Amino acid sequence: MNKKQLQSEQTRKRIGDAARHLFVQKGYKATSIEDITAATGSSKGNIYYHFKSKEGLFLYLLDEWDRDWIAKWQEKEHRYASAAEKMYGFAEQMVNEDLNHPLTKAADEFFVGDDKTCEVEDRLAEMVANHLAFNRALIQEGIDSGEFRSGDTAGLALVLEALVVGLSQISRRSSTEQALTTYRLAIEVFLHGVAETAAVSEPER
Amino acid sequence: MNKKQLQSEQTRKRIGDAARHLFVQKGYKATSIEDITAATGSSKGNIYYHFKSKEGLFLYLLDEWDRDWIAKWQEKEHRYASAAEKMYGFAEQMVNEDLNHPLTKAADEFFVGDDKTCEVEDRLAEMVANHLAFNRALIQEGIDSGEFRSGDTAGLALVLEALVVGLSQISRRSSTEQALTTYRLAIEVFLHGVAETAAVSEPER
DNA sequence: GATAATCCTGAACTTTCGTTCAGTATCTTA
DNA sequence: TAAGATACTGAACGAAAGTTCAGGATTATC
Repeated sequence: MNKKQLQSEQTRKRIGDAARHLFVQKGYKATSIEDITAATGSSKGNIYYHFKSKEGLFLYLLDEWDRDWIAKWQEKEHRYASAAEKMYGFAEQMVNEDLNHPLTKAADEFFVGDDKTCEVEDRLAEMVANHLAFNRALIQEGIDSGEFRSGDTAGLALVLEALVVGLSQISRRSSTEQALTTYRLAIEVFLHGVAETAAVSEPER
Repeated sequence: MNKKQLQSEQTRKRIGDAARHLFVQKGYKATSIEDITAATGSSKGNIYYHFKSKEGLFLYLLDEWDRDWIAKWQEKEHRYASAAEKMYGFAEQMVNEDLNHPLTKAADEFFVGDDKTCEVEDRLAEMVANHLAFNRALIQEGIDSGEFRSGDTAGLALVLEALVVGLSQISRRSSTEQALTTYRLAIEVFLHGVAETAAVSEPER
């Protein structure tokens, strides 16, 4: 790889990382291009050299983030023995990955905005669908294995989604440790809430 | 009351209602003054005749909303026999009142924004504190009455808050009936999750 | 080493949006 | 009914933010 190519890739990554962090922290609209330049040291023009537009940058991040997330998850999914354990693993990964599943605050705001392209709209709809399908699969697995009471799987997937979205929102201003504690407690409550028997196995710390 | 005064009050209410709805729907920044004029028929100038600024309008709505909410709640709180029933009532009121407790998406976004006044900052901090105290009291009541397992009350209050915030976020694009169903299911899961015994009373429909 | 390609800068342009204000219409009051 | 108060309009202003571009710096290619 060229020195140029390497440099290009590095700045691209530098901009991406800073932008993602800011988008998560402040939301889409509230994050300005100048905020990103301030966080990277790059100039405005440089951002537009590497990315088509602010919207393009956001979309790129969403794609990348989603792919990374899924990859990381699939890598360790098989290590969990039960659906309950998976949920704790799920929570842990969320806390470690920028306190979020892809598509939370910024994405939601982006979703409601009226200036989005068709391409963006389709991509977001697809991600939401994938997201809910992921939750459904996780819950269905628990039901099939007898860990969870059988019931409204789709509804429970929505509830889990709400919990995740809400947790990421209120944890935005707290430390990683604090967030992890709250996430664990939340999963604990959720598991008790859907458990087949009163007793649910606690996580190994 | 004068015809002028009546008219003034009506417009003020008309603007307030439209603005609150838009703020809930789109968030604070994404809602422009022109959006509000479009939704009310009033002119830009008229909004500034009745309200000091966009920030002032938002703050006014927050105050009003909070007061109304508390009043409505206190009015029917005594009708609920158990903590569990209170939670279902809580959910119902949230769905009916613009699908939200005061201080959700727009307020959260407002909270993170960097251009806020000290007055606003204080007011918001106060509301957040009240909000969590409300949750804590509700949960503590359940523990005291033996409905809920005793445990980390403050932590559970955070989890409940996350659930509420998340529910309002994902329900923003769904119908009232759909939202109510999801809210009820969520409360059901939460109640099972914190219940002392495996069996938790279902709500009367 | 010269030329071309790539990476990057920062000032300037454009659009959007909050805000103001001079002026008009409607109502109250005396 | 005349004068003043109140409610409202919409064009204009200014600040902020997204975007573009001419040109400079660095690296690759020959």
